[in-house]
Amino acid sequence: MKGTPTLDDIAEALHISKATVSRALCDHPDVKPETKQAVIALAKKLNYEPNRLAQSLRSNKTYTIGVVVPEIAMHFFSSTLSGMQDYALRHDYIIMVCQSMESYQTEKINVQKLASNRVDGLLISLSSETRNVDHLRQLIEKKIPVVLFDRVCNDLDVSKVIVNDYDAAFKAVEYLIRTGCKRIAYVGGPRDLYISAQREQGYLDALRKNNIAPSEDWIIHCKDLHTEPVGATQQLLDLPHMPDAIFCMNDPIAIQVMQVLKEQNVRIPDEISVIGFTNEPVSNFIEPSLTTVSQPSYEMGRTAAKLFIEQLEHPESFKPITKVLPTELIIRNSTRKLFHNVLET
Amino acid sequence: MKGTPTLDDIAEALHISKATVSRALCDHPDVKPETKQAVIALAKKLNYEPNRLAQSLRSNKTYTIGVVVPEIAMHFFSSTLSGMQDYALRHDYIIMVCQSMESYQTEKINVQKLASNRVDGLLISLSSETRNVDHLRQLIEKKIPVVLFDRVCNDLDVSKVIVNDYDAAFKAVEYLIRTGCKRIAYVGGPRDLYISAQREQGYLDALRKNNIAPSEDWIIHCKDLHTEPVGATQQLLDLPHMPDAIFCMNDPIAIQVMQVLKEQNVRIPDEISVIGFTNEPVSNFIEPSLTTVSQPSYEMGRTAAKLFIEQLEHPESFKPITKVLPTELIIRNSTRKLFHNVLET
DNA sequence: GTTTGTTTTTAGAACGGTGCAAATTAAGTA
DNA sequence: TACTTAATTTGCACCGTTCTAAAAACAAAC
Repeated sequence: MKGTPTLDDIAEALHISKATVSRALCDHPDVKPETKQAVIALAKKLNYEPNRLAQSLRSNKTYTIGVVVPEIAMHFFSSTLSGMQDYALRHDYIIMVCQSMESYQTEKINVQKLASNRVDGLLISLSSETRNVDHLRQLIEKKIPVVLFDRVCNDLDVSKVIVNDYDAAFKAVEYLIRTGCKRIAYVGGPRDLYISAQREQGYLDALRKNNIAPSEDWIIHCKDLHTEPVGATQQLLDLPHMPDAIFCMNDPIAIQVMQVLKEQNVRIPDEISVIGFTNEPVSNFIEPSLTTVSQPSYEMGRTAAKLFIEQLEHPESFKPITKVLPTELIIRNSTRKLFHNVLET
Repeated sequence: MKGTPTLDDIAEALHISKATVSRALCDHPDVKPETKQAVIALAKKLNYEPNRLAQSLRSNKTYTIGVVVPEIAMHFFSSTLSGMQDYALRHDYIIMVCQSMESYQTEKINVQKLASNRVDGLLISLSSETRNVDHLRQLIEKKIPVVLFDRVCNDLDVSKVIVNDYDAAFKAVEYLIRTGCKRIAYVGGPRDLYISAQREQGYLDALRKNNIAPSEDWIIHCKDLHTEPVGATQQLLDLPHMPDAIFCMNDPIAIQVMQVLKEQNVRIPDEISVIGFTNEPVSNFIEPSLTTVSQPSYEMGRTAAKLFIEQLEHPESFKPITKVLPTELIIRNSTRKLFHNVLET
């Protein structure tokens, strides 16, 4: 025998046709029990593995899910990947992972690469640069299911897994206000990154509801989430009237903000409160520990995979749905205590 | 036209054979320039994507790399994944990711799953439970390349990417000794996890070289790296003669150790120094910031992918090699200052 | 010993691409 | 014009499965 055994090898050895062998291995009823036994025995002996490629080519189904995330090494995303992987593997799917590195170009290449690998569909969280989603629309037109998670966009009629960013931001900012903060800044991502815009809107509405006039100076949009928040913080500190709180689009931004504040000996939270978003593990360990909005990242991944597989396996009953997972404000030490405020006011 | 366009669709539309179309798209010289142009134009117009499955079936090559890591959401591993992904994509490969969750059973299933998906080979970091590597040996016998990284084992003759765990541990522990620590404990993984054993050996030899007799009581092996270090720390604190330093197999363990010490109001580093391994981002943010050994995780991933692809594309000249990447002791605030020691001695 | 009805098995066509040998066309030369 | 050579193009087989339709094998009934 040569390399990996095939159906033909088994068929030849037993002097039967490969169709019968194929049937026997699928436990098809139209095969005589003795034949079936013989085939199964020989298959086991030869360590036969059906060739997924051939199966996929024939059936036009790969049991492979393409995943695109902005950055694998960001904890939030690696945690969603973990959730997807667990759910997928349990349902006999496997995932192919790409990272866009927050680049629209790279994202397009990733999607195209996954498409040419004939994944059964795509789970994607958009890059912060992505404004145009024609690359996804093309897939959808070819009936390839797409599920968006976290970094979604509104002009695609597909299933989505998100949290209520607006609401969570609103509550976080209201909390800041209740602790006595009045000049609250927002450090976010690019203006057209949907989650950033949503969180900003929640921020704005919380201010307005509490009769605080928002100021342009307090709002900073960072294109590069890894470096710009540093300058942004400095910019806020240099204002004639420094903010007394900074609401950050996510924890990595909050951490950069805190680093700058600490370097400049600005006391957190006495002079400036900081609040993040995501509840990455690090937010619990940083000093002072970071008040933040927890997002169920693992669960988001799992849910995205679940919606996807349901859509794939029951296309007839499919309707795009948007799952909104719960968030929770985790109060730690980067924000003033509530009772202080009660006493002060 | 029906679903995704194929070579035949293009051939039919242009009244030529699909062989010619195939050639034209590969830029084969034996095709008349005009024909080539026409084909390429139509392919672009139809948004034609060659079917990787069909190509793979024919060529017996998938341009897919299977990756198994213990846990996707551990920063060290997600960072190696990122390195692999970048290198792989640039060389036209794509990665399939699985996580073993530190379970030998799951690891075996993952490997088998990836094999049946006909990956061109495997990059793997072993689970902490894995003692037997027959599942990998089977692949190697089938001439499927395997590259080990970080969590390697010695009885496989394949390429490996590691750091010098022994050496790095030795230096870390010597540093502790130079800062005046004398009763140094080690909190590690399972006894037969190779990296843990190596680090333990470096720890032991550093003690001996400095005339400190190691004690059984100071060495604790955790099976479950996520929960057991908590009890381990307590156990160390309960010793009649408490240690004055704890060397941890990795940063996640160190962080758990620190949490317990802080809860018990043990001052770090005055009463107990703590030192970690890996240099995860969190180690810089925790209070006090963690002294640790930096490991180039992204680079390890990249290198593993590089060795793998080289092996795959030049099998004739292949010899298994072990790349040892450099580490660095990052001195922060969870260990005593060196000059204290100089003054004290 | 036909006939009918079930089982059980089989050849052969897909799936979409690539490579080979052969065939066709075009161009160049005597 | 006929003949060689080079440039293009074309069927067709193959990769390993699965599925369909048809054939073969077998048993039971007349």
